Amino acid sequence: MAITMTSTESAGTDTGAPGPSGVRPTRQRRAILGAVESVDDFRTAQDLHGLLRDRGERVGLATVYRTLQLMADAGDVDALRTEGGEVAYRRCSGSHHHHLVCRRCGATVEIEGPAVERWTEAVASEHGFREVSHTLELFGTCRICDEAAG
Amino acid sequence: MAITMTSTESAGTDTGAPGPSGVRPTRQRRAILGAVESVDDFRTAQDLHGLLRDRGERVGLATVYRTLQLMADAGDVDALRTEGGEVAYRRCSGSHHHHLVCRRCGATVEIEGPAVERWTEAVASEHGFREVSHTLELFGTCRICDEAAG
DNA sequence: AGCGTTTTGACAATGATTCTCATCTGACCC
DNA sequence: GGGTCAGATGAGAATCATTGTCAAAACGCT
Repeated sequence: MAITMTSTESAGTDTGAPGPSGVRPTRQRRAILGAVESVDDFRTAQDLHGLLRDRGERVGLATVYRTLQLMADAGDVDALRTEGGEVAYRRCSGSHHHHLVCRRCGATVEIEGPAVERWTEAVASEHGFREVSHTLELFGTCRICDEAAG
Repeated sequence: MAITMTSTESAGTDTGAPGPSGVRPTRQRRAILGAVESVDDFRTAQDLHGLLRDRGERVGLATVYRTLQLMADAGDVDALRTEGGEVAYRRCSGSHHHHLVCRRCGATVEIEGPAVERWTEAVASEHGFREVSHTLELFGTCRICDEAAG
């Protein structure tokens, strides 16, 4: 759902009551987190699922999807949509940032642009828009892939 | 391996010839173009297909998809991916620009940011990336929708 | 151990987009 | 007008990522 990593409105927080937090660190979740942290590039849920399988960690595909979404909503990982339309995840630093991604190997560089952030804010309010989120990603070919496959 | 996908531009070999209009103006294509130009907001291929059907213009869904892609590749229309992941199209001005889109009604404002363009260029080359493309879209709630639905 | 809640996972279901391929069109030529 | 042929169309199947279903399993707690 929320592809953008900005505003994340809690969808089904109908509990309301100060009940139990209810987030359990299960074997699967630890495995998925481990998988995400073991690579430095953006990977799709399917990729990570395959990676886990190869490692011998048995985790259902649906669980991988669910968990990655949860982690993304919680801000524990970054999510972005590739040029092909798939959602890819990556461990990320806490602060707000964007990415320069190699469309061939997925190599990623985190980038920040305070000026851009300010600009989007200004443009949005200037036109009376609220609850604005923005997507800004750069896709290119990294030097290595460029030389390798000219 | 999913970050890549290099779009579907390879399919259409494009005449490349300097001859007349690259696209053959068929009844269907004219209808689709007409549909796109009849609305000012971003609409998905499915939306436009439905719109054509309602108008009584019979055009196959596959044709709508194909044509919109052709027009997008030719730069005749803008294409962007919505927060939901679908591709939406809209007639556009010729120059390079971005959009501020209402996530509720689709109302769109074309925006330009020369500074941002320069920034992306600089960041990309600074990291040795080539053939860099960028996506930059703002999604929010326009004033009208905001007041209408609180 | 017992219990209520959260998770999981195998598999079905979605839904947008693409592919297949037989048939139809449009543009051009004689 | 009739012939030709590459490009275009469309109905439906095929893809494919992602989500939904729901009974069984795992937790956390007492």
